[in-house]
Amino acid sequence: MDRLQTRELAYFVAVAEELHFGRAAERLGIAQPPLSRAISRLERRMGVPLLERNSRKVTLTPAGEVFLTESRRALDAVDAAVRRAQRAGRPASRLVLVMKPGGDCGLLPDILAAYETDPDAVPVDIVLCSAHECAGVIRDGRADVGLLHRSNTDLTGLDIEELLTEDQVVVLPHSHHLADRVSVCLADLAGETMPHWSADPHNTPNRLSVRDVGQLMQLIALGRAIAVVPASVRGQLRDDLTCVPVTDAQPTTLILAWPQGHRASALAAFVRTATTVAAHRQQTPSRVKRRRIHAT
Amino acid sequence: MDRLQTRELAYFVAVAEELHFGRAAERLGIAQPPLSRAISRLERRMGVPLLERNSRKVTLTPAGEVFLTESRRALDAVDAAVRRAQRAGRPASRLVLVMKPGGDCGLLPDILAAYETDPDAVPVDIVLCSAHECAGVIRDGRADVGLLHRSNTDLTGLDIEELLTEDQVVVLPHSHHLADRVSVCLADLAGETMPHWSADPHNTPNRLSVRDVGQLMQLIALGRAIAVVPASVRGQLRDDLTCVPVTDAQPTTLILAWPQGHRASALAAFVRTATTVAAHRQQTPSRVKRRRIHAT
DNA sequence: GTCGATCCATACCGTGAGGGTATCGGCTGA
DNA sequence: TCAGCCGATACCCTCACGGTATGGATCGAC
Repeated sequence: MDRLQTRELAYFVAVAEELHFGRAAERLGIAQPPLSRAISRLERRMGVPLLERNSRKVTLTPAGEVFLTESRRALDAVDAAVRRAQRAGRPASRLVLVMKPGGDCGLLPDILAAYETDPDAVPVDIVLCSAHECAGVIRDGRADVGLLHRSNTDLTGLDIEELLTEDQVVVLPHSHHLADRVSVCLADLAGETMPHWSADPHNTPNRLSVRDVGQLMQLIALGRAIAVVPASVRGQLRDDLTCVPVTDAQPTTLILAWPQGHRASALAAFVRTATTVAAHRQQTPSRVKRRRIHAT
Repeated sequence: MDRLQTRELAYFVAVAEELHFGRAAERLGIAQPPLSRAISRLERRMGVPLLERNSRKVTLTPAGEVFLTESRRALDAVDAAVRRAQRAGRPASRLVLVMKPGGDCGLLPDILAAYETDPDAVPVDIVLCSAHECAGVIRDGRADVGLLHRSNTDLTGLDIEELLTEDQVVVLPHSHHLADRVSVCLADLAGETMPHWSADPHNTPNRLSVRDVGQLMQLIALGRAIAVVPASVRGQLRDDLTCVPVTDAQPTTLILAWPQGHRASALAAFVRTATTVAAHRQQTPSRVKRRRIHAT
């Protein structure tokens, strides 16, 4: 069997995600019949059924599940090949950093300032996206390095360096009955609603899913939800919100991640600088905390 | 720009490896003109020159170098997607283990014996290939797990577990002036010729490159070369060769490697078994050594 | 039970991407 | 200077892929 074309992988991913040939075809910008044929041919060529379908429902077979995750990774690798080669070809080298808004624990300004003085430094572009997208953005070459939190992130294909570990706090409206406590434990929060992050931006919004930090904070301010977040978000808090340490919540680790095996000098210098800055911050009280202490 | 097709990647890899359009076309089974066109179109689409060519010589640009390694990885990922899905689809699950001949430090029989008793065990197929190919065979899905030595192996995309570390010995013909020494140090070996492993099987053989252990041992027996290898090869030595411990050579580590993020139960059981067996072996004298001690 | 809606599969057709042959043009070494 | 090598170009042809029309199966409404 000769090698699959990326088109076939993309077609399969679309169908596997939509579980609906019509919608998948629309998303791909082609008609439904060619898509049906392409998937059939794909299954025939692979010798394995990937989808169970009757005229009412499409579901993934076990092989299909595996093929979906593997196909996504393969497509990322193809995109990454192009992007990284283009980057290497353009003389004006830049470093693209991805993070979710507010996801730097207040560390980024210091890192950038220190990095600029490094002889290997290049200009840094910052790309913002939601937390669960960051790893993919690094994998497919849209970014060179990312600041992200270890929890719940698939780090396969990435090299990482731990930057700092911080405790978690719960964000509450001032009116909340726990708002004046010095600390709380997770048991105190039982029964509170915690929104989920909605993966799909064109998902229909509902009261329990949020797309960004702004939405989350709005919900909390309205008393509809609370959230447990790393302590460093204190510094970005709206006036109508407060936060209280959660004593028994698992501390979160901020990490720096980049494509596995990549050792470009500009990247290496950035990693070096970031770990140094983070180590220094970990030892001394953070600037955010100090500011707050002085202010109160 | 829409996504590259794998055909274009494969074409580029062929040209980049051959550095000759005619030979690359022959290897790909197409004529030379379509290949020239495909590469031109690829460069136009990517907006980056990948190859410098005049009518006498083809060379890679920096972007081309990057694109070559990235393309190989992407093609591996595509192949892996197919192979792993096919494996998941076939009911008769098997575990494919790759290693170089003699590369198991004598550990494999015990591992296989112990593994068979595991409730999650499946039949194990063993694939042999040269040391530098093993990692690729795992990456592109031809094998599920590999036994390999850490030195000089690119482990990106793989999860690993250390099995055991062993000292190195130098293999010598009996006639060698160091053959009767109890031990030697690297300085004693200065000036000796050590063959290189030839990556390309259809490379023209020369007196300094070998393709397999048999060739290597033959060269040593003829007094044309010596080699520093892990101590466990003692057990596989020809009668006309002997080995002497090298006191100051970096010990080598035997590792188990598998595709990053893969957690199939049969694989997990194998990893568990192998580490247990290796830990046990590390503590007690190895069977190979014991046998030799009893024999002398 | 019937009818209509939904949705995937099949039949058939047209177009263009990709492959083949012939040839050009530039470079090089004898 | 000439012959030979090698990549690029010109031109043609074929079939893979996409489009439209339609079939056939399933399910819900009444």
